[in-house]
Amino acid sequence: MKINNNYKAIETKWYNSWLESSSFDSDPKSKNDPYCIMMPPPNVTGSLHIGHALTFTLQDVLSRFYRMQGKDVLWQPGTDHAGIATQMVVERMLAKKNITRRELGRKNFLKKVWEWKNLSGNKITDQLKALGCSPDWKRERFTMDEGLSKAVIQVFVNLYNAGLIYKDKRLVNWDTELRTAISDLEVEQKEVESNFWYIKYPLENNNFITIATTRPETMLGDTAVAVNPKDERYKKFIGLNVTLPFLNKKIPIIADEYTEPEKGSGAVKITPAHDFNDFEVGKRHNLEVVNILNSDGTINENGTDLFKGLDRFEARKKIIEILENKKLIFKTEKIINTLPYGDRSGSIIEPWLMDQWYVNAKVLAKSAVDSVKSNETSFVPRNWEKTFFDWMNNIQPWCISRQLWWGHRIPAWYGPDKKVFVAMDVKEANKSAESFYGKKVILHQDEDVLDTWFSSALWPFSTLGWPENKPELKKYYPTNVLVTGFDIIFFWVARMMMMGIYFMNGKSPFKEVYIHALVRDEKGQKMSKSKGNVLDPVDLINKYGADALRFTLCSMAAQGRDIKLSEKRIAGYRNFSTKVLNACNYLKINSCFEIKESNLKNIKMSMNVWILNLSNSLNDQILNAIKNYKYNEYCDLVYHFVWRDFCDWYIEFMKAVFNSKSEQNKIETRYVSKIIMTSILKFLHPLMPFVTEEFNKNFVNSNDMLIKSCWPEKFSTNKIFQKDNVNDLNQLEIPEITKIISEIRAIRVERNLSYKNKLNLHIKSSQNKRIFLSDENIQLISFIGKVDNINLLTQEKELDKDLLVKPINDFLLGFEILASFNAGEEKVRFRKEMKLTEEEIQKIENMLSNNSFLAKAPKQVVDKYKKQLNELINKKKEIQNLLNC
RNA sequence: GGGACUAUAGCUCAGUGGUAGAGCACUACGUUGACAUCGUAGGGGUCGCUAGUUCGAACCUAGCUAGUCCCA
Repeated sequence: MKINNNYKAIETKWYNSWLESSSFDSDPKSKNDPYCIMMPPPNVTGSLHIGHALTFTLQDVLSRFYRMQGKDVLWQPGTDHAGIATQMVVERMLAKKNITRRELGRKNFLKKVWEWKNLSGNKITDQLKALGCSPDWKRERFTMDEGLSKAVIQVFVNLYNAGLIYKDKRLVNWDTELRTAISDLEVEQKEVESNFWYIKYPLENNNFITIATTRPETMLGDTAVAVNPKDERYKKFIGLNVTLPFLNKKIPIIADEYTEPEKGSGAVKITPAHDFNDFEVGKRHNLEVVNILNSDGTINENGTDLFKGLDRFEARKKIIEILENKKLIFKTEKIINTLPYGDRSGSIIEPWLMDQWYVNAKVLAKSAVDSVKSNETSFVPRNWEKTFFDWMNNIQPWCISRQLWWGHRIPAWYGPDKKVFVAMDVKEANKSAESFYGKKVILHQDEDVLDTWFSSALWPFSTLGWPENKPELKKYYPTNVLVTGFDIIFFWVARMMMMGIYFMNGKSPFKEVYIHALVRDEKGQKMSKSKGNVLDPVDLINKYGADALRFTLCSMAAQGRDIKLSEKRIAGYRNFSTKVLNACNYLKINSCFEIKESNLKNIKMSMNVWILNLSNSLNDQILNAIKNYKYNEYCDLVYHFVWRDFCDWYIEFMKAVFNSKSEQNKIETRYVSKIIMTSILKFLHPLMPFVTEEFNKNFVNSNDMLIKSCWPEKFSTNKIFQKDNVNDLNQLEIPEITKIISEIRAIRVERNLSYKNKLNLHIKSSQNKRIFLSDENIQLISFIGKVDNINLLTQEKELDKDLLVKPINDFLLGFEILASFNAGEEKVRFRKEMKLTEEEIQKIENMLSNNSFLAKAPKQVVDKYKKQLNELINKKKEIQNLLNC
């Protein structure tokens, strides 16, 4: 069976089987405990990037794991309508045909958007399928769906009636390119090189006061100049007027603490309509507010005929030119300045004064903070709580109106006198209006739509049917965990919590919020198209298979650290699935999968007990890792068990058994290997769903799919691996066997002895105990080490002098090798070994001679060192003997 | 300016009080019937620096240095 060039076929086949068997479906009627994850809905215009691949893999691992644990899993999928992004996509399409949306009109434009959505809006969900994600597609939702839209309107109306949504005239972040307001969170602050112009404003007495600014064009809207009241330089100017160049308008010099004397000239122009700080200053001093911009960023009629109609940056150029000619520029400095950019358009954001709708976030934030403080919702890792609290405690009113067409239109209607009627629909609005005015009037609906995040914030309950009271709402809310990157704690997590708590009777939407890492490139830089360091998950899936990508992402998802992804790691984990394939293949060749039944209570061989116990402890450790979202630990555990314990040792042991004569041992080993292998496939299934499903079908010959199978039970055997505590016996078990075999291999490499040369081996206890080895374990050593004879020496008998000796901690190995060896060289080796041993003895003796250590350290630690010291002293004695020979 | 995180082998990272670990890379050897996408055996680290707490510190505390990110 070849899988490497065949991933696509295997993946498509199994994905379809899972879908056909309804394996992803949740069942609100089932009696099983619910386990619910709300998928953060990706942007409908989006395509899968590596960060998505990580976050959705992590969610899928949880979904598949808890499904196997017998939970009724709902992983709720869907996409959001991405107001600005989607509108931009469709507008760009129209632009190719030279059509603008305004020409088309609102109704026809929206028709085009829906057409686009139905045709191209499932790209990212298709990619999630390629990744192997198993959400309940039958419940897939879109934020513009009828049900979800109804929830949005209901929430708006309720919050409006409660006074938590209101209309206000404030400065907004205005995107002049998209011609809409955006929220604080959609503004990116970027450092750029700018000019700092020192401009002289003429005073009445032929004097000047110099102000410094990076945005000279805003002087057209200046209504004051401010200085710090403590600034001695300017005290005498306070109360005087300056004349604004161009406008010939007199504006006052005021004193305000906001002005920093050290910054610039110490005097600052105040433009209340175009700067957030200036707006506050203006309010304090009752200044006039003059708007100088049109919605597209050109200067309006307040900018005089000289500048009217010019773009703000051209106006800036022209202003500087004229001022320079008039010798009103005192000087120009180059500085690094932070400018606001729209995260969608990339254009510089202008603060602009206008009416918008706001949510009183401060009130809603309080209960969200409380739910985290009381541990109703906890962040994993915990340190994100602080970020969350900081933001929530300083939260600003949330501007929710957008000057777009694509989105949920605000359910507010205006009467002839601009009186607002907020209602569920136009009928209801008309009714209120009629009773208000005492007659029928014509109402106009608000032209704006709501922020996309407003509808996303309702996702945890709107997708479950709210405002209708559906059984799934009762069953799955509050959900178990939200998995996401830290970058949307504010955008989304906080807002879902505020809305969820308000509308769901005070219950926070999730019990845990797992914040995972960001994916960066192998050098630790953010992936971006301009840097050309983007790893496209779809390419990676095609090249290495979805399972390898998934396993890699999980293995690197340690908490509190970014993921630096390199393609080499993915290749490495692809090799891992090949390793599993080959192990299966070995079992198949030896008819292990044909064994039908056996009684585990009768397992006798120590190698089988050993591997069963390891598997049990692995099971415990995996459970613990997943419970704590330690995905990397989960991966390491399975990887180590499969490769190191099972393939490197157990399968090698199997070869010895199949080479032996005991039929009973062969049957037992076949059986145990089969159940271990099936457990391995199950342990691996959440991480590597496709190949494990394929192996399960092809090798285990199971008709049941892993996705629907139960997580492995722990095996109970009547023989728990431990050394017999018989005092005069030093019974060597599997851990010692592996040590002995490794030594034999080392000797062969060191002495250049090929496996064609057989060895004879003598083993002697260095304590006064008899070495005991069961026949089956002797067989393991002799088969794997290619040893002819193993001679167990009683304590009285010394090793022959012509043996090559290796001291292990509490026993000696003596190799009878045919090739001769140089006794002098051996002594050098023993001296080296002696030195190391003595150093270790010294260390431990130092500790044990420290009275405070003996008094204060826990008993088992002290005992451990005492035992070790004993062993080392024995070892030292033996080496001394060898040196004396 | 406020906050968070990080510093451990050449590289990428695990490791929350008891003698430093993994994968990759490197070196030597090797196709013995699961596997060369492999095996066996090796080399390689003053755990960023300084002080403190402790019988004992990579781990806890403080400071310092260097870097990353978020917010203003």
